This record gives sequence, C-alpha cells and structure tokens, in this order.
Amino acid sequence: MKSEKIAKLAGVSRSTVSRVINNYPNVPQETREKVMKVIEKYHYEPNTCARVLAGKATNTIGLFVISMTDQENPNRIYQNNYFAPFVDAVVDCANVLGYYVLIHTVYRTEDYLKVKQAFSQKRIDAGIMIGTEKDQEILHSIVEMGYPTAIIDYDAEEITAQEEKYGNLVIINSTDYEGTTQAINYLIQLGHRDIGIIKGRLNTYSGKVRFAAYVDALEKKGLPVNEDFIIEGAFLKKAAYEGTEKMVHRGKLPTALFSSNDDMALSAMEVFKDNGIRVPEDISVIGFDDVPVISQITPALTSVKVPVYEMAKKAVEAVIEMHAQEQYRLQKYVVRTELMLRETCAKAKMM
Amino acid sequence: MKSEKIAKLAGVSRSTVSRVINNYPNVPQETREKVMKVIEKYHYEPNTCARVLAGKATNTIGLFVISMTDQENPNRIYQNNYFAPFVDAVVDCANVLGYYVLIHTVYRTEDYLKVKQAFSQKRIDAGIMIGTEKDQEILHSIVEMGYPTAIIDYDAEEITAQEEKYGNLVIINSTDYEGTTQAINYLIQLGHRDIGIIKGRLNTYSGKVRFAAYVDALEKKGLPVNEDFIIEGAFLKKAAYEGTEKMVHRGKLPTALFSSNDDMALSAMEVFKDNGIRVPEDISVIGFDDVPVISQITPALTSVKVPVYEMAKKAVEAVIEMHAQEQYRLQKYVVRTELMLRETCAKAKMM
DNA sequence: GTGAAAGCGCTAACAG
DNA sequence: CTGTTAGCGCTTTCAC
Repeated sequence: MKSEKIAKLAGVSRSTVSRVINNYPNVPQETREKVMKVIEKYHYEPNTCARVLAGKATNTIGLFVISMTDQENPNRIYQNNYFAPFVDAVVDCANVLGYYVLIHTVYRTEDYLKVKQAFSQKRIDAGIMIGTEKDQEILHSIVEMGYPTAIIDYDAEEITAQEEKYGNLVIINSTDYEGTTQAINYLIQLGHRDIGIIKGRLNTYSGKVRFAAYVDALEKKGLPVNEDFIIEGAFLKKAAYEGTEKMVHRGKLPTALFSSNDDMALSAMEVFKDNGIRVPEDISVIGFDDVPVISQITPALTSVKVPVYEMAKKAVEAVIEMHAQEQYRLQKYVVRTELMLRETCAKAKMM
Repeated sequence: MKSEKIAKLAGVSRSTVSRVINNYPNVPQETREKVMKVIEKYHYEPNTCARVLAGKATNTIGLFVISMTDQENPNRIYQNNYFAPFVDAVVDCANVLGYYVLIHTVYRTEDYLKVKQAFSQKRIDAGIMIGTEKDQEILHSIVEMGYPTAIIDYDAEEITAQEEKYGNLVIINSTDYEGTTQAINYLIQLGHRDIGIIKGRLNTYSGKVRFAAYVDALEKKGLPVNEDFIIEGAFLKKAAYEGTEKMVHRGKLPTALFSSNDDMALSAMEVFKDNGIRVPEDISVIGFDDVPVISQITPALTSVKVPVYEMAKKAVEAVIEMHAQEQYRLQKYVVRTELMLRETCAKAKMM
C-alpha cells in the first residue's frame, strides 16, 4: 500500500495525500476527512525511508552506551546497575515524545564507527552518549559531525571555552561535587575523622569530580587524606572487592568509607561481612548513585542519589528540541543529587 | 557526500560504486581498490534510507518490551531484574552480527500500534517481543503482518496446530516445567512436605507453566496442595510482599516456599526477616530466573536459572536468518534451565 | 486548494 | 566488466 493508491482511491493526487499526512493547513476539512477515511480503512503507513529521503526526520534517536571495561562478561552492561535505569529512562522518554530509540553499545574503540555510521547513514536525528571516558579524539570527531548530541557525565569546562565549535552539544551532569561534599560532611558530623574512599575511574568525569570533592571536603575541615584509606575501585565490583580486601588484610581501617558508586560499596560490604566487620557498628559506608537494589538489602545502604530519570529526560528533550530548531547552541544542564539516609552510617565510636 | 560524487572522483559510474559497496563479485580488484580509496578518503557512508528504498535490508531489528503492569513507576522495566539482562543480551548479540536494535516499550494496549508501525513503516527487518501476555488478538495481528518475529515466553502449543499460518514466527522458551519440577523435588528430598508457592501472572506462559508444574510435582509425590500456602504474586514485588505478609499474619507457614520469580522471592524474604522468621532455618526459599543480585545477598538465594543470554541470542539469530531466507517456517526453541543451589534451602525440621 | 513534475540517494535490470 | 536507465515511495516547489 502506497500513497499513490490512497490518492487514487480517495480521488485526489499524491500531493494531497502527503498534505493530509503531514497535517498541512492548506487542505479543506472535507478533503482531509475523505483522505483520512481511506488511509484508515487500509491501515496505510507511509514508508519511513521514503519520507526521510524526501527530507523528513527519522523520528529516531540514537542511544550509545559506552562500556570499554569488563569486556569478557556477557551480561556486562545491565549488570552495571547504573546504565540499566538510564537506558530505560531514555527509551521511556523518547517513546512518550513519539520517537523510537536506536541502541548500540560500544565495547571497543572500533565500535565507535557504528555510532558515527548511525549518524552519517542518516538513521537517527540525534544521539545520546553515556559512559564516555576520555576518548577525547573520537568523541570530538563525533560531535564535529554536527548532529545534535547529548553526553551524560562529561567535563563541561573542557569545552566551554570553544563554545562556537560545539553548538550541537548538550552536556548533562549531576551535582557530583556537591553531593560528595554533603556525604563527607555528613560523616564528619557523625564524628568520623578517618574517612576512606573507593575511587572511580579518574578518566571519567564523575570519577574525577567525586574524588576531588572528597579530598577538598576533608582538607577544608583539616582532616587527613590517608593514602591507606584510598582504594582503587575503577567503578568495578571486582576491583573494589580486591582493594577493600587488601585494606582489611593490612589491618588498619578507617571508621567510615565513601564509595564512588553503589556497586563498589556493595563489594566492600561483602568483604566486611566476610571478615566479621560490622556495618555500621564498626565502619560506616556511603555509596553513590542510589540504584534500586541498595534499599532492599540489609543494612540498607546510605547513598547519594543521582537523578537518572531526570537526566535522561533532559537529554532526550534537549536533543529532540535542538533537531527541530534552526539554530543550535551549546547547552549545559546540571541536576541535583540528594543524600539518601539509610542504615549504613552511625556515629563514630570514641577511641 | 553521495555515491555520484564518489563515482565522479573515482572515474567510474554510480553502478560501479554500488557494486563495490555491496561487494559484488563482478568488479575487478583494480577498480574495486580505486573506488575504495575514494570512499575511504571521504569517509563516505551510503544513505541507509536510499538503500532500503531501493530494496536493501535495514539491518535493524526491533525489540519490543511489553510491560502492561506497573505503569506508574518511572523505573518500571529495568527495575524488573529479568528484562534488563534480556535487553542487554539482545542488543549485544544483534550488534555482533552488525545489526542495530530499535527499541520500544509497550505500557498500554495503544502502544502496540508503535510496534506495528515499526514493521509497516519498514524501519526494521525483524522483531523480537518479550513480556507478552495473553493479548492474543493483537499479538496475532502483528504476527500476521508476515515479518520475521520472535516471541519469548509464549505458549507454543496454542499455535502449533496452525503451523502454516505462523511461518514467520519463532517461539523461544526455557524448560520452565522441568525446572520447577526439579526445584520442588529438591525441596521434597530435603524432607519438606508443606511447600508453598508464590504464583506469577497466569495469563503469562511461564506463570502458568510454573504453577502447573508445582501442582503436578506435589501430586505426583502424594503431597497436599494447600490453598493457604498459595500466594498470588503476579510477578510483582509488591503483590508478593503483601501476599506473604498476609500468610505470615495468618500464622500458618509452609516449611518451604517456591517463588515463580526471584523478585518475589526477595519480597518474601523481606517479610520473613521483618517477622523474625529465619531463612533457611525456619523456612526454605527457592526463586526462579537467577537474576544477578540474588547471589550477592545474604543468604544467597537458591534459584532456577533461566538462560537469558542464550534465549536472546537464539531469538536474534533466528529472526535475522529468517529474514535472509527465502522460505519462512515456524520455529520453536527450548533452552535448558538449571537449579542453582545456594543458601536458602535446608533440611526440613522433624516435627 | 490542488495536481504535475522533479528530486531525495541508492540499487538493479538491461544493454553493450 | 561497466555504464545507462528506470524505479523505490514520498515531499515539495511551481503552476494553474
């Protein structure tokens, strides 16, 4: 079934059918209804490719999940508790606005070709990227293609200087610095002085910021940043587990531990449990992200909530709006984190 | 940049460029290289829509996640621990085969229109559906469109009779009946005689089968199916929580509980914990699906593993292969479940 | 208001 | 082996 047939059946020309489909104003109500009736009768759906080829939008946005670590694990991405809700949210928000989502994952540098192709082959109107690290060159080469692109968790400062070059870019972050500061200050208020951290990957914006905020918060209160209490976690469960284990075996523990994400906090708690170290009696723990699981475990993990849904929504809306616009402009959004108090923090014991 | 320009620059015609792009044999190595050089130099990518319009495949498969319950929750789908790994696996497998995945969720009956449109608008070569229930009519109307379609967790018997009508359908299930039987028998071996169940939604194939297998297994051993120990969970955490709570308040408990999925088992364990009922000392629990979280909690949940990755892989491969084929034929696949022994089951105490 | 005709970028007969 | 030509199904000037 094609528009020509509809035209014939309705006794009009293809142009008129097209006008009806696209809701153009210059067609009288009567004609419109006549055409619509035929369209509905035959469940006619215009061929997307033909429309796109003739200059219309694809009504599809690309979602690219970058996951360059953990390559061997089959369940890699959604195993990561952070990406899954994000993908969900993007699909959800896009669908509400009448858009499809074309999704592709990037495990290796070569896979970036696929995201470029999604743009250059005109499969999508705009794209959203999450999980990017400092793959500067490639990332820039994608942005330079000029299509509306949103990046989640990316250093805005770095490119803010060359605003005119990145008019098609949307950067979305959460208040990680403030969130971390709040978490550390909360621990300090509880009387903790030896506060450790499980670091994320530092070539990640959030990893970097969360660590910087941790250091700053301690220094501001005149507390020591003790190397022994800094665990390299790289945002990975396994690394966090091993790092924590090493610290435990070393025998000297902080009284509180801030983890750069929830997954790693969970790993640490596992180690503590295995070694008879009680949370929060012996050590307080705070995570980051506030993924769903952590409120269901015992003890429920105190965490800094990242408003994933809002970030996804903003990203979707921004790129879609940009695509509709004539004029692009660099946009930055920052959404608020929130400290979710639960059961893994307690007052520091007096020595 | 279009093929015509490449042709001009390479000193050939568009047809030859096309032949090179599509790897047709009838072009000498020399010409091929000459053209390729220009293509690479200009990073030329053929316009997908034009190719599709001219008869090529989209190299995109649709993934439709049906989730008609739990509409109010923003994090609905990936909150469900079962869908997330599945989506991941489908994207992963499709990507490996060079395909993009177009994803759309169905929360309401109206949303089914979008899945039909994805097909009729020629956005995808084939589709995969998960989370379907007995929306018979709509489902059939989709399959009747004639595009390669895979459905996960669907009653194969129901349509096996009319094989010729569903030549384009692929049905993929796991051995839920056997898996459940194995789980129940395991409990029986441990000495349990009062075995309860948290039911899934019965308009779901897996919900139905798991319940049937439970009843059969008990009856086969001459054990009672006690109404008091049957909890309506509908595959939902909340319903399972409330149902379990009601049973606990009623005061009479089975010594073992089989849950039709892990999420509900988790809810039940929460209730038990809140009421001072110990797992597995006071009650044994078995879940279904073997989602990642359950091995990380304490006590780690014994569960029947559903090989999600394999199922997704099979679905992707089957529909892609079908699309490439001339002749379609109804296909059914059943992949093996596996009982994962962990810490939530213990010998029944002698009364 | 509406139709005719050109064109979007590519593929695929058909000749040669 | 390769170029010419005719579509694929739709949108969009441009006349009428």
